[in-house]
Amino acid sequence: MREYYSITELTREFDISTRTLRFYEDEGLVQPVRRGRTRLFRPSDRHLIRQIMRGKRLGFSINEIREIIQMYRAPPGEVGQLKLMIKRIEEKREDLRQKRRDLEETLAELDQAEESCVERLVELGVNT
Amino acid sequence: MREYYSITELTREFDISTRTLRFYEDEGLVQPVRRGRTRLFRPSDRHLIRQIMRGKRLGFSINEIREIIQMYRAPPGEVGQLKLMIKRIEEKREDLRQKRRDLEETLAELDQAEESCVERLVELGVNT
DNA sequence: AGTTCAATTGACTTTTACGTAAATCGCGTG
DNA sequence: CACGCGATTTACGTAAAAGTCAATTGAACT
Repeated sequence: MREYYSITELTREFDISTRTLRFYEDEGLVQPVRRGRTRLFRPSDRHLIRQIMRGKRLGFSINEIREIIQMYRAPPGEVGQLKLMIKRIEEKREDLRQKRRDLEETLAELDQAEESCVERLVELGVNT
Repeated sequence: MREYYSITELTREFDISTRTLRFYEDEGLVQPVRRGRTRLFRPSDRHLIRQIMRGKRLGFSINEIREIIQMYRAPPGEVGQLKLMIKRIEEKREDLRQKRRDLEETLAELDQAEESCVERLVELGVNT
């Protein structure tokens, strides 16, 4: 496991810009350490970026992604906080389950659409 | 099956604003008929709105949603067009499959996070 | 006819998530 | 040391997707 990654290494790996990574730092999503003014990203930052990209692909906003990331962190020490966090996690899970239903429905409709196209091709006597 | 829905009926049903529905009309996503200047939405428009909301929840942009909606429509008559459409559909499906992978991974991590919280509660001797 | 209440239109504003440009900094090489 | 080159900072810009506001306009009761 490498100790540090430069900003451009990560922009290449995740196909994002330096502006984007600095923006995520401003937003508190990652906290690279500094050598002088230069940012050094640790493996944990890299993992966070991976989670951020996942969240983005799922259509979550930066704020929602921030919330989700906080859930992955070490659980709080106080009982009330713990129960609150469990509730939040359950909410996000319900959110994701809704997305999953949406996804399956959309996939099913696309399947149907493709079938119609293939049928039409067959009607036209095209060798599929 | 009802013949027409008013704009406010639909804003209530889908919890969106009239501005939003008019915006979708400007964008060509729905085409309600008019009685004078008043918009009358048909069941097909209602179904389209349902698909739009699904697309939005999945994080698709308006343009992407437009593309997807066009795929649901009657397949084109020309062979080249048909093959192109099948290719597009396959691309969207791949997109959705990626989203599904992201979704499952995120759900798995949330499961883990919740487990940590519950464990911590048990450590603290809380009756779950 | 008067009033009320939803609907329309158009203009302007807002929020999110970055993009872009300009100036500066720091460091390794010839 | 001059130079190049990547990284940083600061500030302004922008596209998408609506939200908001104001001025009308029907439509429908009474």
